[in-house]
Amino acid sequence: MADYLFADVEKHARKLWADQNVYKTDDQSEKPKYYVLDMFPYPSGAGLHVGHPLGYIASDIVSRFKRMKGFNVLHPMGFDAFGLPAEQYAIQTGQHPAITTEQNIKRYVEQMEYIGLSYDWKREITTSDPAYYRWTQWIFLQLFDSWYDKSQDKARPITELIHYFDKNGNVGLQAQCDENVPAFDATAWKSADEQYQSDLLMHYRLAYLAEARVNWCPALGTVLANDEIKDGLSERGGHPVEIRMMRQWMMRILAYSQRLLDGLNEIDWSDAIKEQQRNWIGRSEGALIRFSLEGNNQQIEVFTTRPDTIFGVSFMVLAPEHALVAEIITPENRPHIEAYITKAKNRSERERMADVKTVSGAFTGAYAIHPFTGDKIPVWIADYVLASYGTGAVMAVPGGDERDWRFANHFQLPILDIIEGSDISLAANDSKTSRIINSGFLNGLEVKTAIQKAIEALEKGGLGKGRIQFRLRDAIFSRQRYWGEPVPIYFENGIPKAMPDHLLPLQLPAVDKYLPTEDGEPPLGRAENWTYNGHPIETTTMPGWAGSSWYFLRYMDPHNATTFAERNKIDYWKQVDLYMGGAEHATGHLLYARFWTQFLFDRNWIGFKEPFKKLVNQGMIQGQSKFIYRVEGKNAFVSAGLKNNFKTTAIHVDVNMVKLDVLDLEQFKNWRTEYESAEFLLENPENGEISSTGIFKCGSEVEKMSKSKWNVVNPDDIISQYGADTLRLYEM
RNA sequence: GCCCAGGUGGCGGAAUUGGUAGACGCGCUGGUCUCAAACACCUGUGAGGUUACACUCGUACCGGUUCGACUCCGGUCCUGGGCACCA
Repeated sequence: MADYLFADVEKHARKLWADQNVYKTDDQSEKPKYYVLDMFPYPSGAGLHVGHPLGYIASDIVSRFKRMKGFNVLHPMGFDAFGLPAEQYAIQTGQHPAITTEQNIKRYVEQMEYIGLSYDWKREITTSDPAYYRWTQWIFLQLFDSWYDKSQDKARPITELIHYFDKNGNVGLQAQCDENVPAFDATAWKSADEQYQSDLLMHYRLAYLAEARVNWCPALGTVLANDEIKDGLSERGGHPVEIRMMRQWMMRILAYSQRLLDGLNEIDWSDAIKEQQRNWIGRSEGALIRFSLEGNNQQIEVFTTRPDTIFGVSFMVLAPEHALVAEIITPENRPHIEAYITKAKNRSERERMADVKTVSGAFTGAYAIHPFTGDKIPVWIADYVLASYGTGAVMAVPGGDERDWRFANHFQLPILDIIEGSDISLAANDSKTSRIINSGFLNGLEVKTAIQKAIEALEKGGLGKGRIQFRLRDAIFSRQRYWGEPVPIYFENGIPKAMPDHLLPLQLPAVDKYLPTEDGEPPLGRAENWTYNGHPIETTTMPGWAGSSWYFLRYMDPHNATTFAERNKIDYWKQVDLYMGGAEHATGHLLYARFWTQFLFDRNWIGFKEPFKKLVNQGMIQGQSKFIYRVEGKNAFVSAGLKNNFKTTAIHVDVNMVKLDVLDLEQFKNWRTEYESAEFLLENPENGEISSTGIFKCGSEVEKMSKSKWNVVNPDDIISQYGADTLRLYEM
């Protein structure tokens, strides 16, 4: 019997498919349509590993099946090409990230072709291609040109808001906007200068400028991702990092929080992913309550889900960053408060949330007044209160909240007993089924009714109001980076304005270095003539998620130069029927893409609200890792059968150096310089005893396949040894 | 720390309104065929135990509910994902 010469057969098939363009998809057809999409990859320098094709092969099988069943199948592929790794490489080597990216993409396409994936390559897109990001910039400008009308529950053009201001100011306006927007009438609006009008509009735009907290590294002169920070120091260079406020472009995604929640009920995604999005959006019902301050006409506003426990408030806590802190500290408390703020300032939110063991805080010296009892309530600051959630201040009810209880216990603040059946000397009681006691007009009520009663009383007394609060925050959109879409905004006398459409794409300029400028401007600050009509152009770029929030639309009409995609093509292909990709995108990409889709629907650019009808998460591939055992404190290794005789540390070794558990010692010694001089204790394979003529065995364990575990299998190797079908079948 | 998911043979994985745990496949064992192997086919394959049966144990761990628990409840551990500038 003759061998199956897979290499020849596959080569022939690839040529045939390419020459005859067999996977080319038409935008018109008598057949019903089916849109199968993979989450497009970031083209990293390492190439595809066997984890990538897991989803691609699955979706490819579905595509082929649907074609055979008589569907017109759209099954495209492209590249999410903007990103940090290419920029880092550019910083190190000076090579333009576009070049690296292009090389990596070439390799990816080749690898995908070898796997035999049936993409319509005529539709390939790359987010870093100016012909593509021209439309990412255009969408940004649509967002800049929009505000959110809560009464109609949709985004509308900013001209219509201006029209409203001309008539009424912002009186009676129901719009999603920043906190603390001043009230103004039509006259005030019309008499305001351009600068002030621009500032007012900024409070309403869906893409807007605001101050936001960022990780600033003074030594590198740049903003860092949490990912680039290890143990409070920059990964590059190990420099200290601090939190700093910076003016950033933001996205008013909060306007869509309720719709993003509701939309989940209409799509076929796993409950796990939906749950993650729900928790991320984090809707909670409760009340905003204002506490007056003693000897100060300012008020502290707090959000609480438990207004029924208001009689249990024995102190208040502000986030160290809270704007009122500076105003209310009494002179004698200033030194230790300032010391505390300095300490808290440089802890990340993650650290602050994770650290529940240590209780810390400081007394401001100020007192608030209880809205119902008139009691004096001490005001503290503590870093367990986060500035970014709610109002950045809480009313502390140690009898009903665990963290408040620990705080009160630690600082010996009073703990009031307001929930029936509690032992407040031992713990807080957060039961939601008990009755309220020692609470004036709320006495004897169950939690649910007490909450309603409390809100009624607050509203009646003008002390507060019922409120739905979301944990979701508006998204920071600016990146202090080079390798991203330039934000198409210029500043005329400091007033941000949209670049005219005919000048899009606003292309990335050449720079001498991919680093921030000396005075801490982003890399685009290095570009010569980064101006429009003599006005400076925005120097931040867009985040990675910008290009990936709408790419599924571009595949429908990838070469259109006059619009992001022709409406009749969008109406034909509609939503993605099957979306395949990793679950790690649950609260990032998948949420942002839903947000932009809802927005494009509102402005009537597309005819549907949800981008991805059905989502399947492909899971991950595991690999068998190999270990060698290093004797502790020595540059010596022992064969696996001997490790119990020594105190050893297991170290990952590249699986490619191991055959049938036996390590290739020569290869290993050449792997890293420190291993050249290492000692190796061999074992006799017959009896497992030490033997100078024996072999060196490795241990093994099944783990996630990852570069850091040295257990990665390259698909190219599998294909050249066994053929594409073997890889495909094995992965399935 | 918080949120989400998961933990079942050597491996991938079946089985849940609570009713024979390990379907199916891979691998491995033995056999048939062959000079021999590969292929193919047949057989066995959770662990202990037995000549063989019996029997005992067994779904991460501890406990509970139940006539009966992989499944339900309480607690614990571990792994993976996310925690807002990685993609």
